[in-house]
Amino acid sequence: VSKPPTLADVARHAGVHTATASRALNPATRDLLNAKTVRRVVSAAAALGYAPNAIARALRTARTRSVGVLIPDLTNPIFPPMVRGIVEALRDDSHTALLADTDNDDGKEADAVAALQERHVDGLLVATARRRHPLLQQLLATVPIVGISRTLESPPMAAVVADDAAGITDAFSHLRDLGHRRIGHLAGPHDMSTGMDRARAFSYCASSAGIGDWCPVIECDRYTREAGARAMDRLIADHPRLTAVIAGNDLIALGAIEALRRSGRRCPEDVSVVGFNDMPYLDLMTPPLTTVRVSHYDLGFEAARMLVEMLRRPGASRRLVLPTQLIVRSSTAAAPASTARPKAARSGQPSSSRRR
Amino acid sequence: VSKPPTLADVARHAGVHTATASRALNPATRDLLNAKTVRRVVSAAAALGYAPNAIARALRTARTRSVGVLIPDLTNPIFPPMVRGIVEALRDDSHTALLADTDNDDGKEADAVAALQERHVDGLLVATARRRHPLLQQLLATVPIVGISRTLESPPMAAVVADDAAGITDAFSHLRDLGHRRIGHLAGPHDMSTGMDRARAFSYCASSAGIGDWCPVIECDRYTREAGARAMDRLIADHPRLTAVIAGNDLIALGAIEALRRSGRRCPEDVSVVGFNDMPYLDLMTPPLTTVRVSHYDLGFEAARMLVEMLRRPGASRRLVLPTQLIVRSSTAAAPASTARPKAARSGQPSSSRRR
DNA sequence: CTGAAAGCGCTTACAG
DNA sequence: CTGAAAGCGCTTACAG
Repeated sequence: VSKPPTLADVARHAGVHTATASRALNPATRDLLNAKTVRRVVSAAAALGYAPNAIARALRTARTRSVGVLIPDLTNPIFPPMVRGIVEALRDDSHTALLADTDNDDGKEADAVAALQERHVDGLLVATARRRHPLLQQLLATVPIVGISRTLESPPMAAVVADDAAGITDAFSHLRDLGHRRIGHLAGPHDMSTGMDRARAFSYCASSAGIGDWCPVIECDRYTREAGARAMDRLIADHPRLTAVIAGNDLIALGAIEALRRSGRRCPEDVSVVGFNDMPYLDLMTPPLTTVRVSHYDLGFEAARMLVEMLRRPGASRRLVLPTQLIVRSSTAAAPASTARPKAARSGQPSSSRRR
Repeated sequence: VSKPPTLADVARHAGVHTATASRALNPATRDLLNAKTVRRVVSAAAALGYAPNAIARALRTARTRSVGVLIPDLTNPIFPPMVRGIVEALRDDSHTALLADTDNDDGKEADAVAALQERHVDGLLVATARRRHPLLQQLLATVPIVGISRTLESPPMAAVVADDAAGITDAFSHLRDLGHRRIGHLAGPHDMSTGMDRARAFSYCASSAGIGDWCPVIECDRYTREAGARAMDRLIADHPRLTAVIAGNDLIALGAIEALRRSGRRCPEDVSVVGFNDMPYLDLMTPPLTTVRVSHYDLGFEAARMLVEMLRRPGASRRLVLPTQLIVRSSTAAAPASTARPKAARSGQPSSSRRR
């Protein structure tokens, strides 16, 4: 098991100086050289099976061609496709991903960032952003960062996100078309941009439709089935006449369906449920979940491309918004007849006049 | 945005030579130094916020403290927990994971390996092994490798795997206890150790029980729902009287259930189905799948620990086998009465005497 | 068009 | 107990 050949070996083999060998092997400097010299070096390199030492190159050029990837919890099924997209895009630009799973823990995230900085990653791809995120906000001045899916409230950060507002609007219209008028929103955590943006879009849809007073929003403290179930329990208790629910994401929707079932309500006969993300295997569940599809692969792919682009030529931080698509399955159905035309508002419920 | 402090900065600040600063900051050499000197250096480092440059250190020591991770398809739900386990264990030993998704493609895998080698990873964690795998078999002589879940047929490779045989045995016994006598196996690809080992265990169980002739094995060409459905279609056609099926993994089981449904058979009333792996969200599907649980987190965690251990002190390649656990849900039920006592074998079906 | 030299930031025999 | 020096494998101004 001999050591791999170095540039010096290649140079000796080709009968040139290492500097010349270096130039011959670098496409950017290749044309400074005599074509014959280049050929000699290239074939020497091939003969020896030479591969440049990325570590040495990195030390010299202060560019590691590696980027850190911060994922809150790889076990959440939206992240694997995102990571695939990232890795694929980075590969296209011969960069490498250093993966860190922060386990939704600020301490672990800080440790991970420190480790990535010691390794001198050229930039960071972060799917862990909260709207206020001291660590990220401070890092922003130090290293190129692109947010994925979630972003900071301020300062502006380069990011690739889904069109949350459009997705919610589509979901809301779908439920309206089915005759629903009492629609709840199990919002994602408000300290995340996705949770907040979707909740805002929901409220806007509800008030635009003139049914704002019948459309309560309740915040889940996490994007999990458990949090979704707990929130659904409260929502049922406070608003027993709801006929539909838009969840902040699919996990919350799944929890909501469980809570509904426990309370003796059927989905979709009694209550329709819409999710968000279209995570894998949703089609196999009962009922198959109607949801808003987001291509997490594309989110990851585009974010990685954006970061590489920023590394190449630093510029103003950009923001890319990717489209969503409503996927109608079987967790949504026409509003139950009894509530399709709401009776007089119960006491304690504000009455409201519908426009149009 | 000033450059991060170097060891030279720390040394200057502490009034010592860089060599001394280096020794003071390294736990292994710290005790060669005057305690007062160590303190001066340490506080200088803290004051400056010094963090060692991992790239420079790697170039000098020829150890990058990074390992490459080869995953065939992160989108397969067994891999995210495995990667989490890997990342977690590596973090404990201050190593970093360079993640590559090979997309089940030999070409991409070769590219990924080349990229990892240029980056001089200290070792490889591979979840992509096939029983015969030229690239891996050749690499084995070059770099420390630990296989995860899947392994080579030869030469021996360090690996952490699940106890496939025990898992299959438990599944088989469970079906026998439910009165099944005609049990099929939708085997995983035979070019993977998991596919082969499980198929072998199945055949052994069947012949030990004296029902080998009634227990057909059919090979799926991939670990996917589609392949599982296709194989199930063939199995139904060839062996219409089967009452139970053990699938090579959960994805195959899911495909099998779809195929069963399309053929007008109910699961579990007509045909019981057992999966393998206990991937996430199985409990939400209809019917909730009975399966053999493997802790992929542990597989990843232990494999990473084993690799780090091998890096520390090279030794004979080890093999760690992790236990499995049968998880009984609702896709298995008592064998239908009509077939619980098989009638005389149909023509073309070999007859067989049962022992015991 | 090519060579000689310096240096990226560390660690570690070798002296003293 | 500490310093001076060399060197890991590259790239890139600087000469010629």
